[in-house]
Amino acid sequence: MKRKRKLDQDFYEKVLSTVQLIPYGRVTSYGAIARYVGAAKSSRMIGYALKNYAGMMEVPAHRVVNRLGILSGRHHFPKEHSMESRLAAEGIEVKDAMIVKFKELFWDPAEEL
DNA sequence: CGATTGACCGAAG
DNA sequence: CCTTCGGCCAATC
Repeated sequence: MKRKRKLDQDFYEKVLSTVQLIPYGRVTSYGAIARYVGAAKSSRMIGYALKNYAGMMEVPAHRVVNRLGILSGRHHFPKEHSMESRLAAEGIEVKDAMIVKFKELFWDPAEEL
């Protein structure tokens, strides 16, 4: 039988795959991922996906920020592995919950892949 | 099952 | 520059 919502699960897998493909020291945005997986209008779901899987499995969600390069979801991270710390460990400058050279570090899956 | 919320985006005023 | 609104869809209450 054909389930009309072939999304949901497939969607999550794509998101996770893409996030795990983010190169070291690079970042991307929810919107970029959303577009890449074919859910440009459901960019919010990216956050859900990460919330459900990141923390549960090892997903570099710290490399995913909003379109402004702001660490929107830093509050959802475990305190031991705060987003800023992880980014800083990769040489990414974070100032006031925002990636300084976001424009340079931005990695668009649609372009790079 | 209806209403609310949310790690978002973009346009309009 | 800041606020408001619409959209989109899943999870939670």
